[in-house]
Amino acid sequence: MPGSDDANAERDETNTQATDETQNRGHHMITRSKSGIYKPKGNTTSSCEEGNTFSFLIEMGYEAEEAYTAIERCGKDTPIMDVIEFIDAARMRHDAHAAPSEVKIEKLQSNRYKHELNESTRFKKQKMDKMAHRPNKMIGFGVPGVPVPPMVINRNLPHYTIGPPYFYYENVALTPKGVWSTISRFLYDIEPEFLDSQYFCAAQRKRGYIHNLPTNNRFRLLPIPPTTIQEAFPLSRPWWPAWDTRTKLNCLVTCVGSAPLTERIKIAIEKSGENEEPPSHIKKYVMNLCKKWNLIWVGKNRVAPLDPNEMESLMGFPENHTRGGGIGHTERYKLLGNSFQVDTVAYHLSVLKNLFPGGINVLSLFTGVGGAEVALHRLGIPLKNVVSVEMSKTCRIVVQSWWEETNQKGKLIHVPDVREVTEHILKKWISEFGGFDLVIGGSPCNNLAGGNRVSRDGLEGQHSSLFYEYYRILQSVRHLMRAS
DNA sequence: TATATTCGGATATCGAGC
DNA sequence: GCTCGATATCCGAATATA
Repeated sequence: MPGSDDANAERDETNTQATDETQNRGHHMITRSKSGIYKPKGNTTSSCEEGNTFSFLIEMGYEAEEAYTAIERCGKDTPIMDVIEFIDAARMRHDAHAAPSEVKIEKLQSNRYKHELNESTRFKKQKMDKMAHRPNKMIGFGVPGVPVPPMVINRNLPHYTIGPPYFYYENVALTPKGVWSTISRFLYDIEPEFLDSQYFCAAQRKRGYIHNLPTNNRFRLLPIPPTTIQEAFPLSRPWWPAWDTRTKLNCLVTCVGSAPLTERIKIAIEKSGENEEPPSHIKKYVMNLCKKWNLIWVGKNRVAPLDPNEMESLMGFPENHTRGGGIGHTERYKLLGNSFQVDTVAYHLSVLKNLFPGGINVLSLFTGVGGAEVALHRLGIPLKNVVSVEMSKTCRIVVQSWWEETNQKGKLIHVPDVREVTEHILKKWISEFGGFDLVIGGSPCNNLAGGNRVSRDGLEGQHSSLFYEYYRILQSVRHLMRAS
């Protein structure tokens, strides 16, 4: 099924509906009263404070049966926002197995949302776009050594997202317009933390993170890795020309420069003669290529792409993390280019150390080569149970090897397909482990990344639409844990 | 307006191994 | 001669900032 046209068509259809539902839900025709109960904005006749949740849901366009079931299962005193979340999650689960017909989508749209296409909708959207605006310097909610205004750190999370289960979602910062607004709208209107890994290592990596973690008393992993190219590659210093003024590498990606390319650069420089500084047009030509392909100087007039070991080191992984096990060069580049920068993510996750001194249970979605697991381990947070969802067999081998080599005492469960993570199996895990403490993952960025010339088609793209699977699973975990 | 950056994908080619 | 993996080269645009 993975990759098949039918599967994709089905997922696309599901996602279309999901987007509409949540975007519209995101308008919040509901406000929070002083008692913490939600009620519809400008319509006092269906206040939930009066115990009229059922009528309100019907008015919102929910079907009687699902409204009734949801109230039964959530409890009569549950705030209406939580009931709506419950229903949405149920729909997502249902849709994951059976795509709704177009007729049903039309029905939902016409009944439930027709009254929401108004001024407040547009206002809300504008506000969201503004909220997801990326700042000039991507320092997130603070980086070590850079003072940040307290108002940035003391953010206001929606009350229903405070506390466990903690979640952490990551993707590229520079997406097509509107993508982060949509992601944020799904993930409870939480403001993304846009942060560049250049504050943690010698390479840039502009990423957005949406999470409900506390942000005070964060700390860095030790030892602090080199933060400039020159510190990271001391052997290259003698060969580094004065006219290459880079101190940080650009984003480490999955594609690397070729050997013939580096040879062309060498020839171009040497054309200008022995011991002569090249003319400006040659310097510009060379610098463009060096920046584009992240080349470093490794000899006289000789540049080279990073090797996989160097990439591993820059990304914060242990030496030889992706080496062996029959994994080729090209594949290592691909795996590492798609990974977390460990020091950066660990900085965010560091607040979990005091919260879970006995260790944590992790649901790791799109695990890759285990950036999150490595970060938690290096922070000294014991991994009690880790469910790792990752379709690449190579990645699973890497994570399994790391798990064994670091003598983990906990339990690691591999799940190859995200669609296997059903409510049923989640319920089983939650009951077995006592719940998940952290749901973490970065969904595929293929269709969001700037380097993609073929299929940069946004959040609904073939791969990047897996974001909705992250959302579906997170929703299920939140509701199941609340129910248990 | 000019410049810089970007967790990429499709295709052809090459060579090792069979 | 075939398969298969590795390699090389081609392919611009969206976005932001100066």
